[in-house]
Amino acid sequence: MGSHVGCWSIIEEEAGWRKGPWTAEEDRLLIEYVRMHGEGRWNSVSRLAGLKRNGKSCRLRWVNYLRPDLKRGQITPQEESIIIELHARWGNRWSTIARSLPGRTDNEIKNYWRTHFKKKAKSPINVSEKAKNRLLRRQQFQQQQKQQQQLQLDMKGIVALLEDSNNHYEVPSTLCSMANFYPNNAEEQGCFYSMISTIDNNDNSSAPEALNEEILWDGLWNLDDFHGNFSATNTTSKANLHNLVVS
DNA sequence: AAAACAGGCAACCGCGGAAGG
DNA sequence: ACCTTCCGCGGTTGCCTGTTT
Repeated sequence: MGSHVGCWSIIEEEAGWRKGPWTAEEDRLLIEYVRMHGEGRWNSVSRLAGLKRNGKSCRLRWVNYLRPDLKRGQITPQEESIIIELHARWGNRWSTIARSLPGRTDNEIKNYWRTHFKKKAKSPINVSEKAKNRLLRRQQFQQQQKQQQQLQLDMKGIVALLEDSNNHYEVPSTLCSMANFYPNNAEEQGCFYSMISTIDNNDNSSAPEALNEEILWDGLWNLDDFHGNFSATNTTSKANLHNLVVS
């Protein structure tokens, strides 16, 4: 996004603090201040740097925009999968998630999540949204063909366990681990747990072949249904799930 | 061509915890 | 023990821009 000059009406508060978008001159003053004094003591910035900004505003500007170690550009697929995984583990603890992504700010990650994932979780409400979703699904269909191939590779890890009678009783616990991978998401956990329960119900003998491969496929497709385009964006995540299985 | 809509993101706000007096 | 200040975090706002109707 380009410069946002003019997007906020500049307000001079009673206390004399400036608000709204930062000017190049203000940025320069802040950078200069941090270079001389280091980070911290933000409330003294206005006095020492000649900025009419409060401490909070200065800190925010530095942390989210001016820090030299910030990574510019789009979130990469690798970063995206890390965000998904860490959010599944920690929820909205953006600063914690940001620590695992050098060069990315909590604000950036929070914005990314809200724009890319939060809306996808909502079911479509009106007709235009449904139409849009249909179009999206069509566009994603071809992509999913490729993703399915990757998924099949992941499945091989599970199926390998199924085919090994020595591992028969390890499968439910493995699925349990995968369910625990989503501690904050009851629906996703439910998919894994339903697989486990189906396995248990079919377990009328100790024969491993009672564990039908379709059971697991169904469960995984349910996961995809839940996410809509889960597989279109989450290859790495699945790879990690596979790692979980293998481990 | 223009209006309406949605996406993206910088910046603000309120709250709570830590530190210092 | 209490109060004040500072800092950091998560939530929210509001404008610009690109896309769709």
